[in-house]
Amino acid sequence: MTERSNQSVRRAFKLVDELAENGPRGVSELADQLDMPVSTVHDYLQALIATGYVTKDESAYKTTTRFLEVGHRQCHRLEVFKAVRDELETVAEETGEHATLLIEEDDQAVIVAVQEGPDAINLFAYPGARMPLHATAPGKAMLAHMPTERVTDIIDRHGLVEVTPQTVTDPDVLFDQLEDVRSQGYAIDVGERIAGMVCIAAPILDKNDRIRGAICVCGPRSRLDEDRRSEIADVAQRAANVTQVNLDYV
Amino acid sequence: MTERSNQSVRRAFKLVDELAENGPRGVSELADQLDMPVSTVHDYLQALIATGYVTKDESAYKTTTRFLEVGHRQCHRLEVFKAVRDELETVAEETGEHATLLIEEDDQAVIVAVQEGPDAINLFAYPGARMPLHATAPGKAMLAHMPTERVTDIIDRHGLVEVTPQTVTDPDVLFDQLEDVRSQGYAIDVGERIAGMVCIAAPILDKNDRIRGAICVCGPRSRLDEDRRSEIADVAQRAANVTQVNLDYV
DNA sequence: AACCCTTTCCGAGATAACCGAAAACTTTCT
DNA sequence: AGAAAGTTTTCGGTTATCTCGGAAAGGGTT
Repeated sequence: MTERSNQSVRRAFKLVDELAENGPRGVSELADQLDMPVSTVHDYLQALIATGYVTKDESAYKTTTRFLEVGHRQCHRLEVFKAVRDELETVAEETGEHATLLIEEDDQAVIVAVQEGPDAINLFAYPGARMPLHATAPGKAMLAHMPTERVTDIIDRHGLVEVTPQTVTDPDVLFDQLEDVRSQGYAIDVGERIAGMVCIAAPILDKNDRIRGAICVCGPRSRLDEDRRSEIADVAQRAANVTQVNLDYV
Repeated sequence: MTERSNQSVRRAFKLVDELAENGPRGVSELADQLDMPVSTVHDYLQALIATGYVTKDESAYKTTTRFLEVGHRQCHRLEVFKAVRDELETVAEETGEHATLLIEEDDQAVIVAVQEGPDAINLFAYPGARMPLHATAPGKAMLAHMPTERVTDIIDRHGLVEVTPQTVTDPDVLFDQLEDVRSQGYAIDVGERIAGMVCIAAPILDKNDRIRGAICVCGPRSRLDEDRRSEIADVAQRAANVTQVNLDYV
């Protein structure tokens, strides 16, 4: 690495990633996985325990609830998060589908709140789930309200990765769609991130017209025909507007 | 340092703690707060950014949603968490108070799920909130089902810290109470952690009688008279039993 | 434009991180 | 039970790498 960045920190978090990803494990298994000497892994785990972010449960090391706490703290500092609170529930009830709140972070769309409709949990929609901006309705809702320069920057840096065969990969098509989003007030994606899944999202702007997040409703294509879609779009937009108003009070 | 643990790791997480605690900040402010050279703090922040757990928002560094993700992942690996899912909501509805799920971690009680009753959010009950075992109903519910040796160990290590004037600080009294918990099936605390707050908690055991967590209901003392308390205890115990059954299926 | 403040870059020197090797524990098998 | 295989933990020397002063670059204000 030509980068000038603390190796210990990178390694420590690689360990955390591994623990978070594949669950609690022992020293030697971790060492195998990460291709590091056992003793070194052990040293790191001790250090991590000292921080309180990792603990040792009888026979395996695992992450602690501190991550939950930090994540939660961060959410509650997010103004949109507080502003959207009740609305998300309303949206889920009115539409009967999953309703989520997303924000942009490091050029990606991230789910920060999930409200489930009456149906089962969606494996793809959990707090912290990250996705490319161009491949989802909420992402496009947010892109549509960023300065064009910012959008081209993002495309330059990450490209328009094809997540499913439906993903928009042509910049021109994307820019057209963003124009549509601005005129009709909401974004839609049909299986562009997850095959068979339709998402409809409304942008949340603050009083300076800066994009702050998006409210997203998604469900299986089979259940969302044309009529339903525009109905859902209305609900989402209304919720976004209310949130917008709340934002100014917070 | 007599401790044999990676300094970089400790410092990195101290930075994270600071960011989580006091919100986004700039390099020099962080350096002040933690009494470290600016350049060093800068180095760490760069390293943290490389890991994806910290990001830089125009003028300040802040934690990312990765913490949320890791925390969430961990919860979903917890069997109790999955087993309690719907029950918590039922409890909150039936009692009209806050219902929470707690587990034991590193000799403390930690909230991992919160279901709010119709009333406002409780500042003390958020996911990740930690508290001493002896000073809360859920803590006592869990202590009551640990081996006595374990309990004395915990007392030795941490003592019976007085959180409020009501907190039990005498080991004998505590052991008596734990006996009560075992015989009546639920634990109660009256302002022992937060003045004016009453908590009622039922333990969740698995088929091997190992303690896995506790369901807790709490509300202001004024609202919870004797009758309500035993009523709530029933609801909590029933939910704990259902959870227990679910546990065996998961 | 000059000032101050904050952030970023850089390099040399000292520290503390890294890993091999062996000891202490566990678990499994005969 | 006793041995064997596996896993975790301890320890110390070396040397890679982290640390931090100082300088440069950026940003905002008077």
